[in-house]
Amino acid sequence: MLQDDQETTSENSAYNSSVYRLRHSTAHVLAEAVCELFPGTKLGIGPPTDDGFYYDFLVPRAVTVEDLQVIEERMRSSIEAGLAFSGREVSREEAKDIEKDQPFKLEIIDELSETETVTFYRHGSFEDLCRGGHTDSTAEIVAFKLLSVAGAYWRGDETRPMLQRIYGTAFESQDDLDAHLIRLEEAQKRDHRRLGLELDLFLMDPIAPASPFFLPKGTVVYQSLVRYVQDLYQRSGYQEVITPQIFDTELWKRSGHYDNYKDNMYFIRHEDREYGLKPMNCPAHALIYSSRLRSYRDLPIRFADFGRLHRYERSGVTHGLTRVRTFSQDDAHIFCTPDQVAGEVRTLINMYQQTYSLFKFKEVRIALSLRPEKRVGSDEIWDTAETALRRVLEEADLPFESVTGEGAFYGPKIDFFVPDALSREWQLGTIQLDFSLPERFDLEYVSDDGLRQRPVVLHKAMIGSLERFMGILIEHFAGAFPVWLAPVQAVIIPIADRHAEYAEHIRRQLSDGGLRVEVNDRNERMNSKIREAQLQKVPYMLIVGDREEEDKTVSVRLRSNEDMGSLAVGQAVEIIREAVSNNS
RNA sequence: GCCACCGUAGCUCAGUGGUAGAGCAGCGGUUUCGUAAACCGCAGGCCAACGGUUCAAAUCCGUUCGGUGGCUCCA
Repeated sequence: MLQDDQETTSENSAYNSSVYRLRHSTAHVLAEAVCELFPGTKLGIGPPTDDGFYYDFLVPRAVTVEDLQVIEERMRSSIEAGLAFSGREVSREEAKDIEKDQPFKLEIIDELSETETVTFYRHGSFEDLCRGGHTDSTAEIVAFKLLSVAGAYWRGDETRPMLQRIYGTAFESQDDLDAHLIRLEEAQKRDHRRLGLELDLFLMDPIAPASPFFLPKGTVVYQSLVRYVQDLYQRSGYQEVITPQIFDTELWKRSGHYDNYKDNMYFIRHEDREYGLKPMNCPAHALIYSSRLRSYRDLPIRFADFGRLHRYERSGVTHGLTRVRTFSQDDAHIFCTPDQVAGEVRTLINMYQQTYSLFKFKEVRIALSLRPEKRVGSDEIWDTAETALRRVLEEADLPFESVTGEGAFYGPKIDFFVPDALSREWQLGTIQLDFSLPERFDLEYVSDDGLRQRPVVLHKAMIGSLERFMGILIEHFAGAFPVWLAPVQAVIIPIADRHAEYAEHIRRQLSDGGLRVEVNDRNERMNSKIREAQLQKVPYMLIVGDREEEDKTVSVRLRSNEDMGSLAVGQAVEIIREAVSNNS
């Protein structure tokens, strides 16, 4: 049931490092400034984060971006004053008295365990309930910047009040801060939404919110990814199937989606019948499985499906290609005997690892998610399943972390995470065991002793949503796709009109060689055409002028600015084809 | 969904109560050029939509739609 596979996660910070204390201290100075500039402010929490800090406030009026400068100035005066940080321990009653006008702080005090001491930290006249971890003095804050304001629910809970969160960052030197700000700018330049527009890959239109239109060039990349996966399927015993988009609601009641996933589904009412647009493929595959009697000799049966899925995502959470309302996955369901699970999982892990390294993702993190409190199936089944998954991971000698309670209600799973160019982490692959689906659809096979047995189902998605994977790839490669994925693999640049015929001759040779090639015969100077090709990140530029025509060569320039000089046409074709077949 | 902000030409943006602007892209010419932007000209907008305030609205107010940054980092 591949739920919530579009979530991101992030790492926790090293807790008591000097930069942590610096940021924590800066957060206190921020709180001081806000309290002074906005009398009546109620304080939330203000922790440091991986690359900065924030503080949550309930303020009498909304804080705007313009306010940030004013707040920064007020903060600077505290910093220039060089105020010392000092802590003190108080009794619980005293703490409550100090914070009597601060409802969020009172809540925190009430939730502190009896064994913990209550401490306050002060700099100048500002004192805050705080566990501690500060610089000696505000003077140590030499480089900070407030970045943005945002809404944030108290304790991340939608039913609690919405606070104003001010994000900022601080570093131990101005150079470090500047470097960080430049990094943020660089990251913006490789934002897939921006590159998608610049490289003509896809577009969004308000008429279909959160639903991408893939343009011809984006479609080339998309289909290349599909073909890559299909090639793996072909070699690994998968059978691709095509299943309906719309099913009577009855199916979703049977699969459990109606009870558990209704809010994320689209429904259509037609001629007194209610239909649901599929958010997942599994029920359809279960129907195919159960359409005939299956023998243990048939297993494992692996059904793959690139079917288009629709999931309603709340308006505030959609984002470019990475969180959309319609997408397709490299989704497959493996129906097998309990004994076959380990072998299947082992094969999948190999396939995943091979693929992630092909796309040059380093540092793949693997998580084994174990039984949650609410679950189906006996403890015995869970023991067996969890042990099987763990053993496979251990035998493969892969580092992984076990997370208790994070498994799906229908079975444990292995998830694969990769960091993108902004070191945000994305879940790509997942391998999920499912005890529930076979029950709900009463799936069976005839075993070697002639008895009817229940198969186990594995949900497989290696790159997950193709839409999101493309978004990640665009940012990962900053739009400079490997040659095998590049929408245009080579562009031919005739220097003057008289070279057009020769250029066309070359184009045909590359096309015949199976390459995606264009001739730039616009009435522009060569320099301009090179610039266009560079900006479009075309891997190979083949420049042809008098000299090349004379010698039957092409002059090859790479998008890395490297000049390969003149090559015979056949030689150039071979070099490019070589790059394609190497998946480079 | 919630909070803040934003929506002006294909793109990036200026214009904050008084006749809609620029650069790039596009189109038409000229130019025929050797490794990241030739030159001249032309065209292009119901200022997201709807409603209101005003003599007058891109500009002020409201609603709707869309987008951006956030909403797990626990005193």
